[in-house]
Amino acid sequence: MTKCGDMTGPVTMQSVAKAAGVSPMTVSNTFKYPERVQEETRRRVREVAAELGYIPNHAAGNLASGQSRVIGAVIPSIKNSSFYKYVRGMQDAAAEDGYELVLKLADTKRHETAAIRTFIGLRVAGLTLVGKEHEDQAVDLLRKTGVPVVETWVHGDPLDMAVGYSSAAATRAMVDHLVAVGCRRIGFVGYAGDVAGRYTERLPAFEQRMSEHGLAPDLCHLADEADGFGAGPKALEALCRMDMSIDALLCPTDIVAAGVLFECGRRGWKVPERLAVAGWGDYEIASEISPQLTTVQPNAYEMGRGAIEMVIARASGLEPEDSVRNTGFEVVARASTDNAGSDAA
Amino acid sequence: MTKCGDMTGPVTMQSVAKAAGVSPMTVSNTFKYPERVQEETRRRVREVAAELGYIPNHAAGNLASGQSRVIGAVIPSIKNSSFYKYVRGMQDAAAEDGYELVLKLADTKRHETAAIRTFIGLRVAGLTLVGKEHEDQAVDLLRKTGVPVVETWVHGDPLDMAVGYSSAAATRAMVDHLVAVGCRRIGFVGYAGDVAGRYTERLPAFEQRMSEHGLAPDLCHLADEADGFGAGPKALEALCRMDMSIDALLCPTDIVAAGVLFECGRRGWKVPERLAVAGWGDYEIASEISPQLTTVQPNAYEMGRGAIEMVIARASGLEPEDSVRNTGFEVVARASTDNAGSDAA
DNA sequence: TTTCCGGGTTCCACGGAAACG
DNA sequence: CCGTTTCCGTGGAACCCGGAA
Repeated sequence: MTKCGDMTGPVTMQSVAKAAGVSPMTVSNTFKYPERVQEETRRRVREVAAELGYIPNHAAGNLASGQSRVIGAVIPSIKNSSFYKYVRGMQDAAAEDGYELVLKLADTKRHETAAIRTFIGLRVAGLTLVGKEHEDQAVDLLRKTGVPVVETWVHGDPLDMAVGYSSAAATRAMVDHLVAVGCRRIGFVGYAGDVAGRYTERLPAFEQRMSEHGLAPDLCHLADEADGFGAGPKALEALCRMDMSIDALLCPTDIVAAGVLFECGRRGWKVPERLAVAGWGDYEIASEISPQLTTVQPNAYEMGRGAIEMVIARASGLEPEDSVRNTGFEVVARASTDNAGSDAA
Repeated sequence: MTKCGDMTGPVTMQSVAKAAGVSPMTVSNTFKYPERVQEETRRRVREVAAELGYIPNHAAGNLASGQSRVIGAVIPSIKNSSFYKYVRGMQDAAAEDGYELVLKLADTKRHETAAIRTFIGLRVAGLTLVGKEHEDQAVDLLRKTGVPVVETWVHGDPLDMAVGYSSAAATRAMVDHLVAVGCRRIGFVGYAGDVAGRYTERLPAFEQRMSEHGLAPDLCHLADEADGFGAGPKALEALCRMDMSIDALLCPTDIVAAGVLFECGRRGWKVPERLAVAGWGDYEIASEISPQLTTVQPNAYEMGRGAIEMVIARASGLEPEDSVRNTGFEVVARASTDNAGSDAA
């Protein structure tokens, strides 16, 4: 503060050492192994470091030790709140073990590969991905470098490790719920531009379960992920053109479901009497919109925590006993499907 | 693929060089200055590098060159879509100039400081922050290290550089709009837990402009940012307790405004006849909800682009001629305020 | 192509102080 | 009492990988 620090160039360990009247080694120890340095010395070094605004150069440390306290997370989107709790979980778990979480957005698989490249270039301690579908190139890279990597929001068959829940099981549970409340002509909305492959299991699961209930799984529509809310009206229109007697809609996200609710409002359709609507993800809007949305609650916070715990375990050298972790899900029944078929059945 | 690569240890420039039968320098040049290397050699090096899964060690490069191609962005939240376009703009601008954008979430000022610390530790080329309020410690650090830093979503008075729009001007424009459509008892909703300081300018601007219109700026309520949609109903209730004749509501975000619309639906209030509602941010929901929301559109994409352009300009050594850039805003008038006072006035 | 260098870490050597025979 | 061992805080040298000359 007193004198212009710009003249001295970048603040390095050496400069701190000189200013504190100790050797560079002592500065290093002060930060990395405080117990090795006498309290008085340590205090002085810390003080000088703070005054100079010294921050250890992570790049140099990484290079010298071959270790890193940074974990990279690749996220498909921040367009809606779907990943909010997930990221919170990752942040919290990382912070507890003294790791840093940095994010990169990747809305296509090509960008995902680029993000993985960047993180590996940074020599992060490990990374988390969303979904199980990746470019061959990315898989190859991950295999060859051997970075700890966790695939999230999926269950089973991991590249390295995985944490999440079964979308197929959740789809079946949701079909069961809709059938239980009296729906028969149930429509399915999926995503066409399937960025992360988190949706691919759902359609087959839907078709199978519908058949097991003796119902026809013919009302299916693929929406465009980029449409957001707008996908709802489009899907509803497409499915109505197939069969006006449709009485329920299973949507890929709460956003699409909300779009459907808005459209029902415009059409004057009562929900759930005319059409039961189910979402997915338990976003905040699900419990705020009228009527409240029935949805799949995926335990995103726990998933995020689990992912980071697994990465750290592997980065620390100890093999985590479970390379696949199931964080489960829950069908949250709300007004949008409540007794849907009560007067129609 | 053919043989187990784990035996060879980490893949380095040397190992690639040896495998390709060239010197390490040639490998370096192949990636950094491809034109300096003959095509045939370059091709072979690239091939070997790909086969070995070699990725240049950014830490080493950073250390050797003192430069970085990574820019850090601190984002307050991904709870809703407010920063989606902003981040897209940053990503696109960074990619165009061969930079990488990495994100860190910081929902409090303390976390913001920690994030800044991490990024400086990584020796990023520069960083972007949201808002103009930071901990003293953070300001001190930024000053001392001299990293290029852009404050965004604000206008004027920067630490180093700034890009955004004037919330005060937008507030005045929105008040003018509400008055123009016939509203007189206009309520204001702000945020109490003001994380990034992006909201502080609004209340004074509201009070002043209302007075200039000869209207009483007495209907003000501070909501909790953590409440999301739920803040809408709470705010409406609080303001109605002050004065039931309230005829318009200016909300801090489209989320809060949507919450108000949901509540109006529950109360059977017509929007905008009984209550005109204005949001802020032009989130996707604003144009999807019924009625569509009047809102402030902040040119977030351009703001993101501008931020990165400024960071890169400074990181490249050339002083950007404008250290403060105004990306403006627009009041988007939609049904939620359309002719609000037409039958009431 | 060679050489050196960047900033920090690992490993080990050094030297003073206290404890012991 | 003095020499020796032990302990512990500190400092020195080699090295991590890639870039510049």
